[in-house]
Amino acid sequence: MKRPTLDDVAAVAKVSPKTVSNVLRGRPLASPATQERVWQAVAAVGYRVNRAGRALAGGGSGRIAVIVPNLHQPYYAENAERLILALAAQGLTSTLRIAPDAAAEREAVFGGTTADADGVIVCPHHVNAGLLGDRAPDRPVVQFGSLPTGLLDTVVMGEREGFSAVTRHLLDTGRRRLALVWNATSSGRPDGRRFEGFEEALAEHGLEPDPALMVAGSDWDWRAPGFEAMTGLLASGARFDAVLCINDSVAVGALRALRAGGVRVPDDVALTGFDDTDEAEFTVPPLTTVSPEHEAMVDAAVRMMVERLGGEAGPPRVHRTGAHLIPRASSGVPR
Amino acid sequence: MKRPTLDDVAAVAKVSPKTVSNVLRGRPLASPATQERVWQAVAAVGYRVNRAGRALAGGGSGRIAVIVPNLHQPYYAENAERLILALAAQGLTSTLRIAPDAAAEREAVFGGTTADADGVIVCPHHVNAGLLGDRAPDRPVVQFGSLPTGLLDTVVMGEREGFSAVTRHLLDTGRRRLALVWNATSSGRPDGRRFEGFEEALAEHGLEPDPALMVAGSDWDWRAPGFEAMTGLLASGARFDAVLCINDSVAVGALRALRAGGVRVPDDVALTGFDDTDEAEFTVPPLTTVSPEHEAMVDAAVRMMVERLGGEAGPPRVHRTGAHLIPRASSGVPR
DNA sequence: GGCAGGCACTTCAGCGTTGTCAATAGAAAG
DNA sequence: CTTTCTATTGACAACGCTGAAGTGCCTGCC
Repeated sequence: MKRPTLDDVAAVAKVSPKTVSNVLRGRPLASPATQERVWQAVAAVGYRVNRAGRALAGGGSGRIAVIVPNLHQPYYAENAERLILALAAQGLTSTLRIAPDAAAEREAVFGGTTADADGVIVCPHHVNAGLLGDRAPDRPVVQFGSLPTGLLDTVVMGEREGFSAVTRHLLDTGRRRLALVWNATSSGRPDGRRFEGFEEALAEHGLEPDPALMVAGSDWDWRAPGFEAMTGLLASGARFDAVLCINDSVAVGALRALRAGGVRVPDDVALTGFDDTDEAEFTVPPLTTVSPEHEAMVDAAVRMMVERLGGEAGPPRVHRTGAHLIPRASSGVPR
Repeated sequence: MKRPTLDDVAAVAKVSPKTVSNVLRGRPLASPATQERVWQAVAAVGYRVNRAGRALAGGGSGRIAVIVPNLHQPYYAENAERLILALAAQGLTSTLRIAPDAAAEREAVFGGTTADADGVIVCPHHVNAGLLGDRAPDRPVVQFGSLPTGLLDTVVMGEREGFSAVTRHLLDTGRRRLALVWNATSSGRPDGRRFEGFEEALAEHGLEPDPALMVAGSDWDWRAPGFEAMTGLLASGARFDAVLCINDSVAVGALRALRAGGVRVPDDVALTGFDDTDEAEFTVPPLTTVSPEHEAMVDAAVRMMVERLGGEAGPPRVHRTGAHLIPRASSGVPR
C-alpha cells in the first residue's frame, strides 16, 4: 500500500532507477523503446514523483510562489487565479503567498517562507519597484503588473495608453471637467503611467488636469477609500462631469458615494474604472473600464518564468501588453 | 553562501544534528541549557529548516492544501484569504489549489497534485458532500462550509438560522410576497438548510413558499446566473415585494436585473444576499446580508486541522457556527 | 585488427532531515 | 567502590530522487 517509487518503476521496466528518472524528466538519453517501457511501467504501478525527494536531490520542486498582497481585492484574486491556472497548465504547481505588508512581500520574494519554490511571480503592492530590485534573488522572479525595475523580468500593462483611452473616450463624448480619484503616493500627488495617459489625452484637447478635481484615497486599490475620496470631492463643492478612477474597486466605492450624494451616473457624471475586474460588469450602471489584456499578461509572465527555469540567461526583460477600452453604461452620453 | 543546514547549527552548538532536530521540533528531550544553546546557534547561523529534507525523512511538509473552486467569486477568494492567513499564524504554510471541476476537486482532496500536503481544507463546490466522503483520505481533511458527511471533520455555517433570520427580517418589515433566487440542484427544486430556514420563518407567519416565485440560476454562486434568473422572474410577470438570494453574488446579479427592469430597491422590492462578502457593502443600495461568522468558521477549521495533525484521533467532528443578520439599505422599509 | 568515439544505460554518492536504537554520563542505590 | 538506573546525547541508516561519473557494447575508420 506504500506509494510506488522510482525503484518500483525501474523493477517493472527492467532498467535502473536513474533511467526512469531521465525518461520522466524528458531527457533524450534513453532509446524510444526504453522510454515506452518506462512509461508503461509508470502507468502500471501508478507512480507519481515524490516532490520532496526530487527537491532534495536538486531537481527543483516544480513549485512557483505566487505572491499577492491579499485576495479580497478582486484585482488580485482574479490575477492569482489566472496565474495559478496558467502555471498548472505548464505542469507547475503553485503556492500562493499573501503578503499583507512590505516586510512580508520582500521576505516572500527573497526566500524565507517561499524558499521551496523554484521561482516567484509577484504582484507587488507595498514595496515599490526599486526596493524589490535592490537585491539579487537566487531564482527567477517575475514582477507582474508593476513598473519595470530593470533588474527583474517584468510584465507591465498598457497603463498609459489605457488611461489615455478612457480619458479620450470621455472627452469624445462631451465631458470636459474630469475628476480623478487616485491613490495616495508618498509625493502626495498622482503620478505614474496612468497619469501620463490622462495628461496626454487632455492635452490633445488643449486641456490640463485640474488639481482641484484630483483626490486621493487613503490606500491603493480599495473600495472604501474610493468612497471616502469621492465623498470628500463632493463635499468640496467642486464641479465635474466625469470621474476617472484609478481602478475598478475605487470606482465601486466612488459610485456609491455619487449615488449617496444624489448624483446620477452617467446622466450627471460619467464614471470609469480600470482593470476590467468581474465586479465592473455588475455595478449599476455597469462600469466603463479598461482591460489590461489579462490573458496576454499571464501568458507572458508564465512564459518568462518557464524560460528562466529552463536556464535561459540574459538581462531582465520587460513585456508590455496593450490595453483597450471597455465602454459600458457608466460613461454613457449625458442626456 | 550555501544555506545553513542542521549540521552547521550542530557544529556551532556543539551537539549532534539530531539534538538540534529534536529541539526544533519541540521535543522535550534536551536539557534546558542545551536547548538554549541550540536556539542561539540557529539564530547565529541563520538556519531555516529545509522542508524537502524534513518531508523526505517523514517529518511532514508543514503544508496544508487549501482547495477552492475558483478565486473570482468573492466568497471563495475571501475565505481562501482568511484560511491562508490563519494557517500562517499557526506556522503552517499553505498551497492553494483551484479545482475548476469535480474531478479536480476529488483529485486535490485525495492526493495526486496535493500529495505533499500534510492536510487538506476544502471548500467543496462541485462534488457533493457524500461523494467527497466515500473514500478514506490518508491525512486530515476538513470540509469548510458544506454539509457534514459524517466522514470528515466539517465546519458548517448557520445556514438555516441565517436564512430564517433574513426571512423574518423581511416579514417583520412588512414584506409578504417573497421571491427566492436559488441555485439549480439536481432535483430541480431548492433544498438544503437555507431553504428550511426560509420555510420555517414563513411558517411562523402562516405563509409558505410560492413556487411561482422561486427561480434558479444555472450555477451556484455567481453573478450572471443571478441576473438571468431575476430577469426571467421579472419577465414571468410574477408579483413580489422582496427577493432573497442564495448568496451575495447572486444578489448582485439580481440587483442589476431589477434596476434594468425599472424596479426600485428597496422601495418596490427588498433584496437580500448571504455570506457577507465585501462586495455587499458597496452595492447601491448596500446589500442586506447574513454573516456566517467567518472568524469563527476559520478558527474552527484551523483548530481542527492542528488537532488532527497533532495526532488527535476520534470520529469526524462537526463544528457549527452561528449566523447573524446584517441589515442594510437594500431591505429598507418601503416608502 | 586495433582503437577512438558514441550510444544506452548504470553505479555511486549524496541532498537535509528524522526515527531507531545505542552510548555515555552522572546520580542513586547497594 | 561497584552496580543499576535515568537523563541526555550521538551514530547510523534510511526517505526518494538526481548529478556526475562511469561501464559496456557497437560502429566505423585507418
